[in-house]
Amino acid sequence: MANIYCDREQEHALAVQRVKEDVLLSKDVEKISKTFQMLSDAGRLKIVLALLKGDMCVYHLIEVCDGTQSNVSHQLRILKDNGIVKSKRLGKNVEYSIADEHIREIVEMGKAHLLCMSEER
Amino acid sequence: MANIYCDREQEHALAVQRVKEDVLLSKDVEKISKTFQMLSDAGRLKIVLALLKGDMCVYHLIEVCDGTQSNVSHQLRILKDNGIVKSKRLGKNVEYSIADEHIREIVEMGKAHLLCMSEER
DNA sequence: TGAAGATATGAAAATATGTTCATATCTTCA
DNA sequence: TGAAGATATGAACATATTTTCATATCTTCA
Repeated sequence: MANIYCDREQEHALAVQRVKEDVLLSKDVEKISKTFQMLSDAGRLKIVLALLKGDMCVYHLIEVCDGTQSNVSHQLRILKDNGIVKSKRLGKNVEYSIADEHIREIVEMGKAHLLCMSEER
Repeated sequence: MANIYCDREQEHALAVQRVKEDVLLSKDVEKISKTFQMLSDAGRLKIVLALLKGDMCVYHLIEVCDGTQSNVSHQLRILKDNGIVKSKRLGKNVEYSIADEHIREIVEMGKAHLLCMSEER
């Protein structure tokens, strides 16, 4: 039976089938994309990169990430609301830390992808 | 010497030092965040998830991802411009594929993080 | 060649996100 | 208790992103 589409329709159809057999719930796709969205802002990513080196308080993050108090605080809230970091009050300070070790691996892969891209030029 | 900050200042200071010893160039942080940004839109993530099952043409993606032709096309362009996918003309069709296998691992980690999050509730 | 299929593109409209400024809250300590 | 330090929050503003609509381009085939 002649292929009315392209000459790799066979393989493509298999891929399409695999997609249909293993659909993620739309809700889940949205949750996963949300996780990536958390790392998609350079300011937030800096915060996450810093916390991956160890727990620290907000004023450390302000210093290290070179942001304003307000902005860092807003971003920390977003990161917390989305399960990327968690916080703990220590006296008058608040210590933040990474909520889940998968974040480390995700970020590492992001770095690896960057290296890979640079090599190609 | 008493700690004028919080009672974990020692550890925090070490973390801060590690950050300072291993700063990523701002430009690199931006590039990495850009990669995550590519996966931060549910529509684009669906496309990537589909292509991870195998190469396919645009019309397959439109079907599988349940998007409009224009929208899918725009998103494919963004993904391509940012090194996530690559394309190849096959007659009147255009076949898209994942540009770099790191993307697979990044997405897998995103899924793993989702599972981890759901368990906690 | 020209009609139809397949994909891409530009620009406007609709939304979402990030930043800033002012102010509020919480905690400690004199 | 109240002043000062540390962090959080609300709202307005500035930007960026996504979606849509109309149209253009590229390819094949009669």
